[in-house]
Amino acid sequence: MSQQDKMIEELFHNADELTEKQKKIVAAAIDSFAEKGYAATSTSEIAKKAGVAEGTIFRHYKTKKELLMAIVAPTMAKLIAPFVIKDLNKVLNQDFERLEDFLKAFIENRIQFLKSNMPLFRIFIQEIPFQPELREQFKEHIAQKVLERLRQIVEHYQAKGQIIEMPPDTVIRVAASTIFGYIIARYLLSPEEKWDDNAEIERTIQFLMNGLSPEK
Amino acid sequence: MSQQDKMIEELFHNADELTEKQKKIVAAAIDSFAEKGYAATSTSEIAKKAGVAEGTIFRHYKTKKELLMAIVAPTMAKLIAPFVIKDLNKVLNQDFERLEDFLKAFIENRIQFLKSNMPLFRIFIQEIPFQPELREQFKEHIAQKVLERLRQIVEHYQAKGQIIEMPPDTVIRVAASTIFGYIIARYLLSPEEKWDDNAEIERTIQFLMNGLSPEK
Amino acid sequence: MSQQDKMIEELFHNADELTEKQKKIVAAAIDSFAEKGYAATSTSEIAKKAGVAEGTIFRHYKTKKELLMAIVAPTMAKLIAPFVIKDLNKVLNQDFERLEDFLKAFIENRIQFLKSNMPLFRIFIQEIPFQPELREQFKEHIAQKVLERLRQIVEHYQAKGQIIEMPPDTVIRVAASTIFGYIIARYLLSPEEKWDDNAEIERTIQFLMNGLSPEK
Amino acid sequence: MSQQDKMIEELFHNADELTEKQKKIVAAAIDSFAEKGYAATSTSEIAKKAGVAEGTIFRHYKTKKELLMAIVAPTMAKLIAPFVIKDLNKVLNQDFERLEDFLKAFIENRIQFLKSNMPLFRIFIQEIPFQPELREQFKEHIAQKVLERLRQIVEHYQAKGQIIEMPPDTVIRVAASTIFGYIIARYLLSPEEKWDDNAEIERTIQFLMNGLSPEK
DNA sequence: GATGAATGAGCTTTCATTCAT
DNA sequence: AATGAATGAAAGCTCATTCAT
Repeated sequence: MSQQDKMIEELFHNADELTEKQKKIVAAAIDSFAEKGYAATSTSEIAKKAGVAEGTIFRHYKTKKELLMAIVAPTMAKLIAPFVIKDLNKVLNQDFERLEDFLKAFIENRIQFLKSNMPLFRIFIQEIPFQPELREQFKEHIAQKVLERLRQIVEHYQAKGQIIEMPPDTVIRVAASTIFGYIIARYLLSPEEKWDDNAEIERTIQFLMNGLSPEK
Repeated sequence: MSQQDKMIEELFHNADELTEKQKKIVAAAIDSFAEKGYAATSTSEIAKKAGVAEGTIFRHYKTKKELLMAIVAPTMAKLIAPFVIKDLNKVLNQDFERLEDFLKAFIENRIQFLKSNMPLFRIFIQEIPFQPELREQFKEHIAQKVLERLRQIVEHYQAKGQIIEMPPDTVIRVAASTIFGYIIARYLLSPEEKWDDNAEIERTIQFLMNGLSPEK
Repeated sequence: MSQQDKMIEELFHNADELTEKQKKIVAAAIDSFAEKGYAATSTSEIAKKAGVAEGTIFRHYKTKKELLMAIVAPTMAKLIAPFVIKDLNKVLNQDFERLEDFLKAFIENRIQFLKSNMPLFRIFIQEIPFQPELREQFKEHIAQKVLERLRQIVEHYQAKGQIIEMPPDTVIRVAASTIFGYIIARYLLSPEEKWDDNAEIERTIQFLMNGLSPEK
Repeated sequence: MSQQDKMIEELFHNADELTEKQKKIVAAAIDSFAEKGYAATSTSEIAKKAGVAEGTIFRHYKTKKELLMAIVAPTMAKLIAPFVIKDLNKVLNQDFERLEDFLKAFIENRIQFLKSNMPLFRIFIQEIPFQPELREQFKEHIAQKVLERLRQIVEHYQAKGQIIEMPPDTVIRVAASTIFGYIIARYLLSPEEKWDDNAEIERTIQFLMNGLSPEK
């Protein structure tokens, strides 16, 4: 079982009690949705790929959209998990005195997670423009909780003089752009190219640090 | 006629000789594709919105996909137009001694363009994951010509000591991420929020400059 | 101009006053109807092949079916022309004392005609099952006039003791089957095979003669 | 249940395991294809006549053409069945010393078969000019196997001095023309006329015998 | 007379969903 | 729980025909 399969396993199969068939359906749907998009994937195609009858899909998921949601929602939850731990500030104080250490740890951790869930991440960013429900859920969770947390973090390091004086939302935006820009380039746009991942992440952090550090 | 309509006009109606009906079809298609995605938009819906018979669409565009291509291709061409001007280096030397000036001019120009063609840009980035032909065209034009040019520009400013020593592709990646990150946040994710555009662009450039400048 | 073109010319262009465009339409229609059938041929296809606008077809022929009729009707007329000459019996008495001579002359003449109009003959027998109007016209002309004549001819040779005693309609049926069987095999089923036409017609007549002659 | 329904039953419903709906679809398709031709028959018409939803047709037959093929192929097989029995020559020797007996038995048997499957035979001869696949199948089976067999039979009776010396293919052609000519006249051209079938078949055989017998 | 853009009904086919087994 | 035949609405697309130019 590959690393990715383990993650999918973890996302869908441990927490809930999914039947064997359900797991196959979910795996097949992830595959197809990621490749051709939700709208262009037919339920019969999913059924065939999963090796189940068409009716079986609808026994577990009332509609095709419900299947999409069942796939994307837990990914979103896991993606933002690190932000919702209670004592984040304590962690920051204890473990990450310097912004650079925090960024390094944080970026590497989240890249690891996304790398293992690339098809799911792909579905997420591909479908969010088309699915209002998805957007709603996303805004409710990310925009509310995560942004709030991120602002605190930014202010935390600004207070320490490690981040330039700038509206926190702007800091978050440029930092997020830089990080997601790397992930999208690395895993979606040019996955087949040869990447020196360590060096590339190093440079990305260097750029971020330079961009965010107060000028001397 | 709105600013956006003017740009669509410019992209489709001046250069080519489109009939009145064709213009309506294109406008309706852009509208729907941007909103619900290509796959989820039906040709009957486009016809209705355009006020033409469904058959009329297929008289002008053999297939639905051809309609998509007819819409996206010229946008792509216009988007990369500044990179394919012949004497770009001369322009850089004469007009933009400093990187900051170049970035400012360049970013503002392209943002202006995208702002006026947001639905088209939206279709472009939303459909590129699903349309192999689109990806093909994109790679052929962007990856080949534009990347080549951008590398030259980066090396140009690196030679002048204005950009940090770093692989040009990495520089391009972080810069592009930052710029597109702004555009996506500003016009796609939170268009309804109040933005102080000038200040925000200013800060984005400041971040870019700090991130890319050789450390002192 | 080929032999066949000359015949088509004769059928359509001399008698009537067809414009140049009309001739092209008719030629294109014959081509396509023969190849793919009336129902499976689109008027746009005919227009393209004829090098005229779609509207032009409908200026000359109110409907697609009218075009078919305009093509088939004169062929039918020419096909049965030999039977409607007034003094057929005089001809028979003077020129064809023996049945064999008559058959030979008659078969060769009609084969010649059909050979030169094969696409038209093809359309005729292919479409007659599907076009009630065609069948109507056919019955009215053939079944009425031609059968009448053929019965006279059969009785003529029966009176002379050259055809077996048998209901004339049966004689006509077996003779027509034999002749059309040859034409269909020769020109429609296996046109690309090598045929020794003279010998084959000779044998066909021999078979007919043997089959129809009173036994000795 | 009529005689014809029994035969259709036999062709489609015993051998294969067709669902009830499938049988209805096939019956409706045969009906319409025979009457108006394949190209001029719409699937919605077939669905309505069969009393099923249009989608049901395409669940069983991927395309309209596949439905046509599924209808015609087994008919073709049954039509040529008598020729592919292994010990045909033994049968000829034992049962049909005289050509006339063979012809009588053979013709009556095949006429019986075709009479019971007239709509299918109709579809077959009406569509073979338009369907290349059909023609291909036909040539492969008929032209190869059946012609081979027929040549043997002809040579068999020629060796016995019961058929005139003539190329076997010519004999086959004139005999087939005569037989099919009868069937087409009897059942397709003038089915409503009064026919004395026994006498007519008798005369047809007489004509054939006379035509094919060596002259004395 | 000729054009060809425009039409809208109708075509084949696909689809998400239901339901009897 | 699982199946897969059945559905019928809707999809993309084609067609014969019309009509303003």
